[in-house]
Amino acid sequence: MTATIRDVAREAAVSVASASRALNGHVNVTATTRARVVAAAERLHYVPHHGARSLTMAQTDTIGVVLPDLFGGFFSELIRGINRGAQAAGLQLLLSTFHGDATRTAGAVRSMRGRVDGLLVMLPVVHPVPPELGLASHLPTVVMNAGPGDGAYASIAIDNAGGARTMVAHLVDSGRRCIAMLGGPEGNADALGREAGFRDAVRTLLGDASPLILPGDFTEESGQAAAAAILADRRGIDAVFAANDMMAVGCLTTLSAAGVRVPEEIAVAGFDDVPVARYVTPALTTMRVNIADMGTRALETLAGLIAARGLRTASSQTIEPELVVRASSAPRTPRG
Amino acid sequence: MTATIRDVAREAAVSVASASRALNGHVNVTATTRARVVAAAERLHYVPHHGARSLTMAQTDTIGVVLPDLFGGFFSELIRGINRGAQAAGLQLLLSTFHGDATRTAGAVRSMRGRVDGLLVMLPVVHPVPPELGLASHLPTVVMNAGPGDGAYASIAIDNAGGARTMVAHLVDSGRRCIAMLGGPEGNADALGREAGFRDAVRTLLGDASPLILPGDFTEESGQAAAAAILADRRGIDAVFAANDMMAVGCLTTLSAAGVRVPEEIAVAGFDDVPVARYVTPALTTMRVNIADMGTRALETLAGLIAARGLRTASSQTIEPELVVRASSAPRTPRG
DNA sequence: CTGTTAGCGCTTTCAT
DNA sequence: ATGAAAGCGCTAACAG
Repeated sequence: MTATIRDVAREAAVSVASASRALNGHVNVTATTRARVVAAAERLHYVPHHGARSLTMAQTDTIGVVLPDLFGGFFSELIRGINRGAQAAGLQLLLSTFHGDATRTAGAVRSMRGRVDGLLVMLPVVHPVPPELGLASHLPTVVMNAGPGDGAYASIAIDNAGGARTMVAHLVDSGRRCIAMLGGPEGNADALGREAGFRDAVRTLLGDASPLILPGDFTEESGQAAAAAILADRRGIDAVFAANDMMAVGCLTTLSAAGVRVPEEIAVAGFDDVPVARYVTPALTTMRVNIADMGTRALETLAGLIAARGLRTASSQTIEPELVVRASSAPRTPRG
Repeated sequence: MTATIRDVAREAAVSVASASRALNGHVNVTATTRARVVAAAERLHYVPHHGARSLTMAQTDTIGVVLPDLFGGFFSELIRGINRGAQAAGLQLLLSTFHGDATRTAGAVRSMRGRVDGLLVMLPVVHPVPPELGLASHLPTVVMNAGPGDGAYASIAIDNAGGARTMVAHLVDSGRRCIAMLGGPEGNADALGREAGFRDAVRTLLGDASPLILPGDFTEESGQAAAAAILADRRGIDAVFAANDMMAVGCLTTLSAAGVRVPEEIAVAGFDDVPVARYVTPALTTMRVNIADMGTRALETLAGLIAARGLRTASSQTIEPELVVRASSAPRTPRG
C-alpha cells in the first residue's frame, strides 16, 4: 500500500534505524546517509504513520478542542486564534462541537481521550464546575470562559466584570443616571460576570444598590421583550446595558420602532461587538472582545502545560474587552 | 501510566484476546466473560490507545477537514454541519484552516496524510484545479465548492448559477429592466458561477447579451466603490445584483446615503443571506444558502466513499439556494 | 468459547 | 556512524 520506513531504508540501502534517525534530524548520521534517506523518502512519497509514531513516542502532537454551539462570528474567530497557535506549536486540532448538556460534553471529551496530548475546553454554562466530566484524568487541560471557581484547571476568560464596569462608567460619563441591565441565560458564565460588574459599578458610581435587571437569554427576541417591558413602564430609565449585542439590537430596534429616540431618550449598549452592531440604526455602542487572541493564548498555555509534564501551574488569565463608542450612546447633553 | 488492555485482561482474569473481543462487541464471547471484562475496564478507567488501534486496523476513524479562512457565519455553519455528520458516522474531525495560497493548502493536507481516512477540502479559488495538492494519493476526498471541471474528486457545491438566475428572474418579475451586477474576486468559484448565471438569465429574460458587470472583491468597500461608480454614471440602472451580501450592503448604504431611493429608484440584491442582511435599511433581498446542509452532505458522501473502499464514484452534488425577498427589491409598481 | 502468538510501523537502546 | 532487535498497545489468525 503506502510506503513504510522499511521501504525507505531498503531504497536508501541503510537500516531502518538510520532511516529513522535521518528522517527525524538526529545528529549521529552522516550528511551523505541523510541525503540518501531523504531522497529515498521523497521518491517513495513516504509519510510516517502517525499511529505507530504515537505508539512508540507516547504522544500524539494533537490537542482536542471541545466547544459548544457558538454564535457564528465568535466560533470562527476562536478557531482562527486556536489554529494560529496550533500551527506555531506544530500541533494538530481534533475538533468536536456539541449542543446542550454536560453529558454531551463528557461524551465528546471521552471520545478524545487516548488520542490527544491535551484538551482545550469551553463550557457553555459555568456553575456546575466541570462535573464528572472526566477531565481530571491527568490530561493537561485549559478551560476557556470558566467561572472564577475552577482553580483545578488552567483557565482563560474574558474580563466580563471589568468590561461591564467600563461600560457603566461610559454611560454615566455621557450623562445617564438610571441604567437598566438586560441579563443573560441562567448559569452562563459571561452573563454572570457582566451582571456582577454592572451591579458593582452602578453601586459605586451611582450609589444604587439594587438596579433594575431584566431577564434575557442572549437572543434578539428577549431584547425585544425587554424593550416592550420598558415601554410599558419607563421608570425614568435613560440607558439600557444588554449582556450581549443581540439583545441590545432587539431592544434598540423595538425602542426605535415605538418612537423612543435612541440615544436621546434612552441610550443602548451591548457586549461582544458582533458585526451587526455597526449596521443597526443608530450604530451600537459595545465592548469588543478579541476572541481570536483568547484562542491563541489558550493554546499557548496548553502547549506550555504539555511541555512542563506534571508541573501543574493552574494559571488563570484574562482577556480585556475594549470599549467601542458608537451612536447609540451619544452624550445626552453635547459637551464642548 | 494509563491502563492497557493487558491490565484489563489480568484484572478480569482472561486473555487479552478475550478482553479485546469483549470490548469490541464481538459475538464469540460469553455474556459472563464480557461482563467481567467490561467491569474490569470500567474499574481501571481503561481507554483504548488510538494509535495502536489505527496501527492494527489500518484505519483511523478520523477525517481531515481543510478549510480556508472563511467568513464567520459561513465557517461556523459549515463546521456545525460537518460535525453533525461526523457524530452520526462515528468519525472524528481533524481540522486545519489556512490563509492564502495553494502551497499552504498542500501543507495542511500533507500534515494530515497518514492520520485520516479521508479528506474534506474546500478551496478558496477554483480555476487551478487541486494542483500538485497531493490529494490524489488514494485518499478518499470530497471537494466542497469546487468548480465544474474537477471530475477527479467527489464534489458538492452551491448551485450558484441557478441561484443567480432565480434572483434575476425575481428582479425582472418585480419590474426591473436594467440590472447591473457586482462581481467577485478573481478566480473565486462562487463568484464565477453567480456571474455565469446572471449573464445567462439577463440574456434569456431581457435579451441583453452584454450586461454591465462592475468589479468587486466580496468586501463591503468594493460595494461602496461600485455604488460610487453608479452614482457617477447611472445609465438607467434600476437594479444591482451583488455577488455576495457584504458588497450588496456596501452598495445599498452608499446609494441611500447619496439620496438614491432604494428600492424605488434602484433595487439591490445580494447572495448568501448573512445575518447583517436583515438589519440594513432597507432589509436586503438575497439568496439564502444552507451551509450546514452542505457540510453534512459532504461528510456523508465522504463516509460513503470510505466505506466503498476503491469504488471511485466521483459524484457531484449540488446545494440549491433559496430566494429571500425583503424590502430592498420591493416591486417597482405595486401590483394588485 | 478461549488462549497464544504474530505482527501493524515506528523509535530506541545496545552492540559493534 | 550504523545495524539488530526489542517493544509500544492492539487485533486477528490460528490453535485448542
